Amino acid sequence: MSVTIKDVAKCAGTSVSTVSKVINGYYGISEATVERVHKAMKDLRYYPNASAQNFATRSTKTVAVLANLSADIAFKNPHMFEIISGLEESLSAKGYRMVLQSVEESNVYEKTEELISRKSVDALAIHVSVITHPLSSLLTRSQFPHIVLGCPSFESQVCWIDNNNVYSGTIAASYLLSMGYEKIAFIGGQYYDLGSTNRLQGVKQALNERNCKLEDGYIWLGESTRDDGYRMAKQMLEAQTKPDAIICANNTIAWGCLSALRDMGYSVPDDIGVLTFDDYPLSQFMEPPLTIVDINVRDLGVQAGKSLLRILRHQNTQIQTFVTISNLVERSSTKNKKTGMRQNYRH
Amino acid sequence: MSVTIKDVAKCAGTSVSTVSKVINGYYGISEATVERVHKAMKDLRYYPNASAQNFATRSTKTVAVLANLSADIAFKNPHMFEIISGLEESLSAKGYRMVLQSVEESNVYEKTEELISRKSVDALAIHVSVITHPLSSLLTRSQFPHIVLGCPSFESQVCWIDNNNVYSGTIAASYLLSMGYEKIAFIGGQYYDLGSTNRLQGVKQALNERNCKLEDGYIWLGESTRDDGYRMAKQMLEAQTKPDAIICANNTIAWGCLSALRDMGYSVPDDIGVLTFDDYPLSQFMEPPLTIVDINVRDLGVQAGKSLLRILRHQNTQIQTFVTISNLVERSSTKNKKTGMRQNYRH
DNA sequence: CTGAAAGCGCTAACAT
DNA sequence: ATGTTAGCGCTTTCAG
Repeated sequence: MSVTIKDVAKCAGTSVSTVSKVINGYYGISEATVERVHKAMKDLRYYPNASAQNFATRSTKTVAVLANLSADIAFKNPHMFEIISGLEESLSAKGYRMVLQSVEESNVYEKTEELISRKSVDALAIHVSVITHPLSSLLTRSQFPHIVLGCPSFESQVCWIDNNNVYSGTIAASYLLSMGYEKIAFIGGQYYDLGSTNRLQGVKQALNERNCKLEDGYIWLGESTRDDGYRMAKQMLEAQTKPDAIICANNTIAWGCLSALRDMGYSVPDDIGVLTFDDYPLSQFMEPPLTIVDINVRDLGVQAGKSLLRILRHQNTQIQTFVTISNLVERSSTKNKKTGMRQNYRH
Repeated sequence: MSVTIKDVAKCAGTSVSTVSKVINGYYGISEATVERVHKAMKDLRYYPNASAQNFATRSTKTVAVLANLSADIAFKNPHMFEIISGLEESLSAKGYRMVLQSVEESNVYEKTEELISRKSVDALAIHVSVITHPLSSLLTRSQFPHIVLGCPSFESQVCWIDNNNVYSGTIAASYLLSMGYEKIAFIGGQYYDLGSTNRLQGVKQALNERNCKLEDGYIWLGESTRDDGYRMAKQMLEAQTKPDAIICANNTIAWGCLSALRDMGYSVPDDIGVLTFDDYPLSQFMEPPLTIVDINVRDLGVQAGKSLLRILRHQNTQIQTFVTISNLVERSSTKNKKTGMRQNYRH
């Protein structure tokens, strides 16, 4: 029925092994035969059968992405798909395919075991939200090439990648200091909100390095909701002398914070500067457009893919952690306090 | 190295073909041997090699999803990923895998040709945004199992699936009529905005069937931007006698419309009811929560997967078009004009 | 530089 | 009900 390597060999007047060698770019074949074979392939419209190649090479050139694709996931967590898109980018650049498979905490272990045992894929990329303890030990025990997308919340030996929230915090604080802000406040999530906590830590670090300090009255921690962001901003402003800038640990809190400032009659950035992390989901809705530390989600995926490829290339190397860094995007919710200059561009 | 079907056969004291038969659920094997084989598989922790199965059966049990995964795509178009998640749901339910591959208009033809020729996958699901004319004819010429996610903007013989926007329009209008609204207005996108145009058509249909009519002055078409939504709503209210409800063709326009109503001092729903389509991206930000016609994006993906499986099962059947329907979600931007009752639940 | 041939692990006639 | 065996299409020694 369809044209095989035999047909090409016959047509080119060589053996199948020679054809195979030119397909796979071996050196050690004369220019002349390489050309004859290429011509034959072209004439016959030959494409190597992927399944046969996989079978013969005992490799699939595909990696499985495991995540919980429950209802409305794309609306609730677009970040995850942006990461996945980044992954696809670096994987496909090296000829790897990506299969996307939905799992839950309850079945991720057996699904993973099956993927590994059946040799269905060459590697795994697993979203941190479905990582369980048994899965983590399966991963390290089997030594199967893998990367976890996001930092696991428990101690483990798995290989993971995440963005560096501490670093993002230092970027935020350094930027504000460089713009002439001096009384900086932070409102964020509770201690168990790792992202918020790490960002706060980074803020503190940066301030310390410049001999500034984050006063206790300028740190408010609560729920990551609009309402609590509102409450915290309001209570802080009622209790304390006004800070000149507020760093909000995330978008949702920033939303509440901005509402509170507006309701209290403060103008942003003239009375108070506001800065947060990550563009989504508010950047298109906020007035003024927010200065943010962009967490570069897609790049996280790209780096995850590259790390996975590196692991695939050198099975021996044992790297555990990869981290990506972020950039500041200056918009209109902050200004240069020294010069009074403000950004006018909108995103 | 790893355990194969031969090992299982040996362990169970049978032949490989018998083992193969029990793996694939053949009848015509005695209970006793089935059990022996199962025991052997379990004891040896045997999992069939996926590549070998694919090769032997000349099928991959996987479908490729082709879409443009460019930067920020997950934020700009979460709907697409929700569709893809739905697809995964119905495909994995029948043992199919889904590989996600990024393509562009410029390379989708060759990528598709390669996938088909190399028999890399059993079927294709292609997002409408990357459908080109040559691709469309490749699809019909090759008769390769496929489904296009979304209705192509040009005439073609490809098999596609989309949500029924005309129907959504009738739902919107029927609902408003049933709530006692009588002077209904529509603001939407230009004629080339197929979604908007079809929704408008549905609205007209529903009104006609009840012997109502959409007055010319109550139809405003413009750009799908917040600003233009604002402009249209405002100009309509300045020019016409006030409608009692406005149907906005999409979220963005609804956003502008609500702002205009607020600025003009109208209260929603007491002075004017507002209804739009699709929850995303405004539902969490709008005050009051909007009554919407939910377009059920995930279900579109689920149905796409089921259709694809049907096509895979009966290569002969030639179905071209599938359509999914939508539901109304009643919230606080409309009320029952007859009873004065309003919904209080928030989404 | 080229070719013959032995797999890769499983399925599916076909024979028993 | 079970076993024998010939592929599936390609890669990869190994010999020439």
